Amino acid sequence: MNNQENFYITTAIDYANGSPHLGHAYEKVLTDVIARHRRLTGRNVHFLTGLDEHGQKVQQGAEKENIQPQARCDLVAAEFLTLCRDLNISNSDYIRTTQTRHKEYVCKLLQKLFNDDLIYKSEYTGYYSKRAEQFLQEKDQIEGEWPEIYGEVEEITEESYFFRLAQYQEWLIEFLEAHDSFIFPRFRKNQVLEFLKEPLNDLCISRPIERLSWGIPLPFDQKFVTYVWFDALLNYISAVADQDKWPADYHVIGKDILVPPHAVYWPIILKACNKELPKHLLVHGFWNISGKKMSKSAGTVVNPLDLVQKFGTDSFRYFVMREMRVGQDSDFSQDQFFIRYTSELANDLGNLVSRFLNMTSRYADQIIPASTVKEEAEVELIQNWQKLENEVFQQFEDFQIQEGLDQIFEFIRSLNRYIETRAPWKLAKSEETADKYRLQTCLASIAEGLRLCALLLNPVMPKISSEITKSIGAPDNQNWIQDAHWGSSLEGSNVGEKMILFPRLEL
RNA sequence: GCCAGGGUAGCUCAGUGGUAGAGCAGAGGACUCAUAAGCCUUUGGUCGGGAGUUCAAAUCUCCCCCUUGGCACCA
Repeated sequence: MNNQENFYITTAIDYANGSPHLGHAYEKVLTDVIARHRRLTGRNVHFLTGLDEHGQKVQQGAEKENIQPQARCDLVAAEFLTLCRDLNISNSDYIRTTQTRHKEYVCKLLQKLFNDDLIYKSEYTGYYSKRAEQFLQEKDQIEGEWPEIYGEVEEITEESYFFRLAQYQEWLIEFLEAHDSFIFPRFRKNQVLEFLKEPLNDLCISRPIERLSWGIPLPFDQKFVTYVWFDALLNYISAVADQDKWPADYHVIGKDILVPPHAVYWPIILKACNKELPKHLLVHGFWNISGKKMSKSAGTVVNPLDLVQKFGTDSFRYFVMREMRVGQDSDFSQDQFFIRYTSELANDLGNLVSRFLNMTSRYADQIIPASTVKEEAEVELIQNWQKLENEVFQQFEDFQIQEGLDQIFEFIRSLNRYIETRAPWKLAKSEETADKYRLQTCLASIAEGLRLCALLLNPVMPKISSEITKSIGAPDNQNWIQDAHWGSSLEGSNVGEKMILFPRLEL
């Protein structure tokens, strides 16, 4: 396929202060599913994820453990890379903000903005807590008092560098109003516009080096390092600085970092640099754990890798995609995971594959026969497929992955019903020639149905998809546009040995 | 307080004007190729509350209640 359409998608980069949890895992899987889907539809995908390694918390964490910040980041990076591997994430690149390519790009850009007078030096006055080593906000006060944890709080003034954010406010409002699809889901646009009703201040982008050394020094003033905004956000473009990839098609982010960073700071930074804006922000919701907000203090942080280990990568990927509507919050519970695993994966899909392999072995010498009959049962089955074919493609394009999976499993159930209607075990006992053809057609139809299911499930369950594909003797490099149509390409294929895709497990 | 999301069967949710739906869970049944799986039948809801518009409202309008999240230099 010549002239492939490029598709550049990113996750947010994770902060190197803490271990991966369900939220990280979900975002990676969601982005991966989209990336894999776009590849299956023939697009040239570039998929970026990475790690945000600078900042005060990383510095403090390293001091506490008495190691170098970089060493600590290396440990965290290893953890996140393990997560990616265990979740079968197909990222094309992994950026770390301590990499030279990133730091150089950040410096180049800061210098340019400084030269253009879009960054200037001024003074910042605020309430500073020595104990917390940070400026506090009015809202940190409780009944007009600073809480005890902050210790002594004093008002201080210090020099800082500022980015001229405010002058772009009107431009941004107009942009957002004119580009309804910039933020998905659309309702989140209101939240941004609401934020922009208040006048923006210019953005403080530096910290004095004596207070924060673990960062990228300002190229025009080495006594300061730049702060998160001009560091972390730029990863999206620094990673592809030497490639023809920008702008990104989608930044996949959590709802917590939409306003202000991704919907306000980032577009304005790009505008100020004369760069194109990303085409869309895809904003996902949060997971609650058994009805409770996820938090370390409540002990509700689920380590997704525990479930991955026990139930398999694809089961986990399936669950998070099936359970959460993209953009909404959802609840995660072991019970619900177990129910979906058993009922949908093991009983509906796994058992279907199992009974198909068994019957093909028993009634057709492990070779997929020809489909020669087209009676009511077959007509109905193919109609079910065609309904699916028309809808699922668009659902995946529109991030309605939950609905798409729902439809695919409805089709899987219809395959199970088709088997009951045909009852191959009865046909096999019949002496009639017509029944012999019905039996052959039945096996061929199930195989074809499985091929199509495997293809559609590939973005969500790549390993399982590949196993099914292999066991029915279909090629492993199918394309969603060209090959997702009912046909007879499997006739004569050799079928694999019996297998259990999703073993029955105890919770 | 302001803004936004949500409030529909025990659970998770679909359903934007025309006789209330799906999956799971529960109950019953026939079958046996299969991971005691699958298939068929079935119980179950005054659609958060109230008022209004309409021949007709879960669906439109208004008011109220509950819930979740956001509200600027926090990463």
